[in-house]
Amino acid sequence: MTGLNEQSREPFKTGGISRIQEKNRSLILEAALGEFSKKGFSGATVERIAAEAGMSKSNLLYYFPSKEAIYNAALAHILEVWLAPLKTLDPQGEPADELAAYIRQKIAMSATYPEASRLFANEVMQGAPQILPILETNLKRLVDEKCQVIEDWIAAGKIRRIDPVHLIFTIWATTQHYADFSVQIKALTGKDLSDEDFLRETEQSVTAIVLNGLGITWPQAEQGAE
Amino acid sequence: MTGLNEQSREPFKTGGISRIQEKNRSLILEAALGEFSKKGFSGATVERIAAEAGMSKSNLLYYFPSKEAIYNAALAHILEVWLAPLKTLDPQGEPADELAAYIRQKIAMSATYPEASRLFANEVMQGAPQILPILETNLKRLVDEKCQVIEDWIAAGKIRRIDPVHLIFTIWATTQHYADFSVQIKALTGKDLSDEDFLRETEQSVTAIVLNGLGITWPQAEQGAE
DNA sequence: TTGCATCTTGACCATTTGGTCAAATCGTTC
DNA sequence: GAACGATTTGACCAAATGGTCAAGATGCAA
Repeated sequence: MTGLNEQSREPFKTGGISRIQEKNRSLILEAALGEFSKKGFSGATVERIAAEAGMSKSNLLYYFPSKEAIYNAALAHILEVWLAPLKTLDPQGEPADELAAYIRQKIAMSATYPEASRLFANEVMQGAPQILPILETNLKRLVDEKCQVIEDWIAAGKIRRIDPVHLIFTIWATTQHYADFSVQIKALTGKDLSDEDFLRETEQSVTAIVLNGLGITWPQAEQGAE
Repeated sequence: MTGLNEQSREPFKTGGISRIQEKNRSLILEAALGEFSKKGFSGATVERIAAEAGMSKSNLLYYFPSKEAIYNAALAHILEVWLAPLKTLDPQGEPADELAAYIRQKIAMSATYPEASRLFANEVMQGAPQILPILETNLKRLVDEKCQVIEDWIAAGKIRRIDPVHLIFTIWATTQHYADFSVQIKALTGKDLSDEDFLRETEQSVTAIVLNGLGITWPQAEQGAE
């Protein structure tokens, strides 16, 4: 279990990355995301990832020195995009708009990148062996910052008093749930976020609960139109 | 991947289960819960489970015919208790009381049996290979029934109009999140549900959002007292 | 105590799997 | 097209692991 930041720099001595390198890395990372999110770290096999990426196991190991390195690379690859939405929460904006937009983005992420959500969930559930340091530094810094934004909204009387961190957890939990537990959701409703109507429905419901939960007069936009 | 319901009936030909059988089964299931929830199905090893249970691998395999059988038994063992709280949702009760009680129970479950939550989450995230049939039958029946209860509350004007199934998902997501992502929560807040104050705080926050989200006049009981 | 079923274990096996390596092929530059 | 580095692969290895088996230990009833 080495650090997350180390990348394989073996194959290219010169500064540039050949086109074939870039393509294969990308193929590998995509295949790795699929496999790791589906089977977990231990359940995934290097051979299957290689097959999925359309190359031999040996060749894959030419690009990444170990299974763990592939895993870390896949994780790092999704992490930034996965945590990006929170950064857009604007202190200047209206809480209703900002939070609704944040929820919408998070649900869109769950719909578009369910595998990323599951990979992340898997990692954290196993104790975050690879990304714990990042959670404790980068993510904590970001969350602290946004908690302050929420605090300010509370102080300004714009939303009901609540512990900001629990609000963030609630939004994370509800939105990611639809990706992580999509099988269960499909078993119970017959649909999941890949269904457009269900996506809108989910967006409506989650947004309604959270915003009303915060005492925000929530216009429930375009509800009449649909 | 055989069915979930089959249990190892090898060791005892006679109807009764010896005391030692009962004890060892229990030890094994407890150890299995710990290992499977920590490492996932593939990551867990029979030998470690056996060691944790204080016996040899061979002996463990005397009680359960295979790793998968242990997994299924552990899963079946927690499933009932895990889904029990929803059953207590009483159509006769007041929504505020009933939902608050349900949320409290679910959070208590997350605090008391976080491993069960993670085991369940893991199973579902991997596509519920073992319990999908149960989700589609037993759980669906239960959820449908409780959705009707919520519908009735809506029809009676007791809570805001919302799709009941999303309300249930929201409660599941928020409450289980504190068990499944406890490492992340600890990284961000320094605490988790094992901390009594944090437990109360979580209960308050989640209940407040959900109940207010449903437009329920929520007394916020004993908030002044604490 | 004896006898038998239950329980326990170490030795062993077959398979899976992460990773190595030398050889072969491909691509590019001169 | 020669040379050389980049890319690709099959053969192979060592460790881990799920599971079997025969033999031994233990508990219990008569």
